[in-house]
Amino acid sequence: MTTTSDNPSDIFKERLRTAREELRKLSQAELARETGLPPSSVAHFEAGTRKPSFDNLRKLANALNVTTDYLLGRSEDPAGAAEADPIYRDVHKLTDKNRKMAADFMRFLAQQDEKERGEDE
Amino acid sequence: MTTTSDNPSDIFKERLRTAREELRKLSQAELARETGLPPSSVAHFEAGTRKPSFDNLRKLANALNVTTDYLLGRSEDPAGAAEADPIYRDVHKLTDKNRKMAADFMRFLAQQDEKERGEDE
DNA sequence: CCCCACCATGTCGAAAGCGCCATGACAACC
DNA sequence: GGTTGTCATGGCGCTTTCGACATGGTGGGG
Repeated sequence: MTTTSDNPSDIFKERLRTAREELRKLSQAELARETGLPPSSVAHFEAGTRKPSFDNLRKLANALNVTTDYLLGRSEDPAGAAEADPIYRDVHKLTDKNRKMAADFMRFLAQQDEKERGEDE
Repeated sequence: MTTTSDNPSDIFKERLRTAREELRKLSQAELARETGLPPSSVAHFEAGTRKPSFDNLRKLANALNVTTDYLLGRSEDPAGAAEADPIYRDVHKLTDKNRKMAADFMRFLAQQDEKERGEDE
């Protein structure tokens, strides 16, 4: 019985594989490179022989650009809003520092736009 | 430096305490009871001396009724359908032109990161 | 045939989380 | 004074994940 999954660990390994293959179309080695994890760790996660630690869960979610809630099976939605838009394509590759820099840059641009709209129009 | 927090573990302990006190108004012991964890574990999490495992992170998020992304600092929204990241917050305000510029900027940063490849995340 | 990319599996020592339990600080209130 | 609630801290033995590395299997291309 039980089709595919019923406990969180099983859900996780399926979600991880789905996200890697179907969403991001990566090999395990590629995902490993983007997360900075050894490839064997990715394999262990998908095999269900290990569950990721706090830090590694974050790395996986960042690299795959999905919510941790999706990976944990707490949400059906892979990603909040993101994804289809090309602007999100490289986000997952950024370090935290550069991620903040990009966020600041976009906030700056957003303010510029707002200002122009105000003066001009 | 930097005000309060910049690494994920620091964010987590602050989010956890905030969620427990302000959102759910629970004592550590009450939260412990609802999660089935020993009270000392909750104390350790908020002190930052331990980081929760896969399973315990889920229990905390369930008991507090928040997203794991919020606890991990990947989303500002406690209950949010999750805009995954602060980095996404201003995107929708951008004009098409600036949106492209932001995308280019992020691609540039991503290439830089890839080249350096010493840090993670 | 031999490689090579991809993945599965396991072993190793080190590190970290686990639950449990004890102790102590500190404030509030009887 | 004493008691009670709340939280911090740290030791204990156990379990799990960690990264690193080795091995083996499978499938496709030269």
